[in-house]
Amino acid sequence: MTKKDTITILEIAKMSGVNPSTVSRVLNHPEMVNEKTRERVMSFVKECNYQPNPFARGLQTKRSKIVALVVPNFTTLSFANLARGIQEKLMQKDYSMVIFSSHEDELLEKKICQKISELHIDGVIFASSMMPKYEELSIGIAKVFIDRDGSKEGIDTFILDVEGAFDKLIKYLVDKGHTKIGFVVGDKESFAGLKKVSAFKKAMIKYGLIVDENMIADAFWSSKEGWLATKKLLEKGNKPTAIVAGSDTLSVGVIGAISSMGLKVPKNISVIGFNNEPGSESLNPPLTTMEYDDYGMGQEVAEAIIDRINNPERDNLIKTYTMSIIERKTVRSLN
Amino acid sequence: MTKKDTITILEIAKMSGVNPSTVSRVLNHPEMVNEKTRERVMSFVKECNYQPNPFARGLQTKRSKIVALVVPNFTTLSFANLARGIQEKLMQKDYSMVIFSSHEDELLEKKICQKISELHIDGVIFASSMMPKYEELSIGIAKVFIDRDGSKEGIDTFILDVEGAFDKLIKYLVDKGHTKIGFVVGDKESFAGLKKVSAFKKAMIKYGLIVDENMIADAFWSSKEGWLATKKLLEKGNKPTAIVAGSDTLSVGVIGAISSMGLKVPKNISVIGFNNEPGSESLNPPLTTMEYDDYGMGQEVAEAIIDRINNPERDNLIKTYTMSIIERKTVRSLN
DNA sequence: CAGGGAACTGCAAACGTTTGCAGCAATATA
DNA sequence: TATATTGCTGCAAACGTTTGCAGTTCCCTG
Repeated sequence: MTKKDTITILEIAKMSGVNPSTVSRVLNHPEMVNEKTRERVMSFVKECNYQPNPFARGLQTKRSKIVALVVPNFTTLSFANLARGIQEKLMQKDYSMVIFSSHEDELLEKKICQKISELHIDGVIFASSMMPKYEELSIGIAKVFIDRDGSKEGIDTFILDVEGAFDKLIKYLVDKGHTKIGFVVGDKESFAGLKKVSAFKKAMIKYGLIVDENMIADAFWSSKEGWLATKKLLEKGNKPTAIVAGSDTLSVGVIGAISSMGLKVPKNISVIGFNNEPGSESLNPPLTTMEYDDYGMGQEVAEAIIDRINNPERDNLIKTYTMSIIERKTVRSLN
Repeated sequence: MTKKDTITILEIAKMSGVNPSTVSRVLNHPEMVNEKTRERVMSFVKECNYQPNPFARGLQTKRSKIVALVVPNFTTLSFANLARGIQEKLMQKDYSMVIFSSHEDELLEKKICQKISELHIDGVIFASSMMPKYEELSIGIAKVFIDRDGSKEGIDTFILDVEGAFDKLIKYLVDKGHTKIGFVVGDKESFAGLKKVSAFKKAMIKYGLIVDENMIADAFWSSKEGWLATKKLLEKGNKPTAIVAGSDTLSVGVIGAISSMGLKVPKNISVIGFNNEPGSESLNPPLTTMEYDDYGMGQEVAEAIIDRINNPERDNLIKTYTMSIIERKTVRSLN
């Protein structure tokens, strides 16, 4: 039993004494076939551990049961969590996931799209992609955007409410008496960077604070860059009472830089992070930061793409995820 | 032109005035076909942007040009880097990668293996997998092991030389005059954890130091755990002059714990990390640690699996990667 | 000049499914 | 009782490739 030799639908049909088409129907449209036949066929299917050949099946159905995920990189923690959420949900729904990293490089993204269409993949999830158009993609393919608005094109869109997050965050600082607030952001030119800067400014203005460009430092996304940028920011003679970091990873550098200048967090300068990466709770002092559930988002995104694959004409949905503050020890009240 | 409609080998054949089989040969065995015909056919292939249908192709060749990567999780940085290296090399060689996270869960791993064989995937890369057997896998499938020895079974094996790393590391500390060395390791029960503990002990003994079980603290893999474990370790009354952490992430917690007890790194206690994660250079003080090139390893692993797919009978290869010390500021000389 | 390769190409079967159509029995309807 | 309907199943075409075999042309050799 359980022969690992390639056992086909034909053999199952012979064993069960029915036509291959009936076996196929048992597997794909069980309601079409008589209960007794169905059970008999299924018993052989199970006994032989029969697995339909995906090539033959795909050739007919033009479906691969594979979904592609395109992220800017694998190493940013929130993308890794996202990927995990997506992969697990897909697996659960009997889909598989191929993953591509675009490095925010348009040329590479094009190549990826081409590959995706070559592979006859059923759906694509683009996370924080910058590309304007996807002509390389096969026309009908299901798409979902994360952190980029595709609603005008009828594409499902999942957005992290960065504006709302900065609103909460600035309000929180203002309530604690802070007015001179610096911002250390990752790569200003990147999609994510631009969004954060604009959200930061908007919130500052809303709460009546003045936006000083000198207090916004560009740092790409590593801790080291965060350190350097913070140092520069402080050396310019700015005297912020609080610094917002574009990510928790950056915060590590921010705190390091502050300490290295003989100042203390939060005694002299308060710091607030973004994204609540694991480990942030164990920094010294533990980092106050903003969080959302990227894993859960991944799960919902996966559901959306499968739904879209099976129902291409449905209305596109748009969902935003809100972030909330995790209060720890890096923000001091000035009141 | 560039019609996105499904254009088949048949149409290309018609345009070029040859038989479909010739077109197929142009694509797969160009040396078999006359140069002039080849060029003519190719010109149409390009003009129409013809892409062979992977289902039809797979049905014939029984090859999917897809490789699976199974890792314990996506979020550990070294796995993310590994995945990146693998994915990029595969893409370059016209393969794609599906990825699965096993959570070091045997049941899940079984399901993954089953999925892999269902999908008719050409090869699998197992990273730090604990599973003893893979009966669920189709028999002939190409395999590569990372951090687990498969040489007896004729499987390509890529191993990180943890023993060598701990040897270097302990020697380095001993040379600086340290004799009382603590170790904060991630989950002792895990494959990676066990390996590190044994390597640590072996090196300690080699350099004539006594191994005190009280100085080996279990911590899973987060910074927070590292913090707690270190605190416990120090509260037991141990007085290590140096602490080795099982990963840089753990180091963050280790340093935090030391600082929170009013001690200073490296003045009172030296700390050395493992894996050189980005950001480690920006800690305060910058972390001395061990590194290796996980991205490069990924590239080589990908090459190995492709090679193995195309040449199943070749001798299995076994390669070890050595780690080296990155000296920064967390280790003090006692001499 | 006959015979034997070599170089190239066409023919057709095969890969393992899915699905529209048709057939057939059993049941419901007129 | 004749006819329509329903429920189930078989038949065979189709999906788009690859490849063994055989055929054709052309050149080389004896």
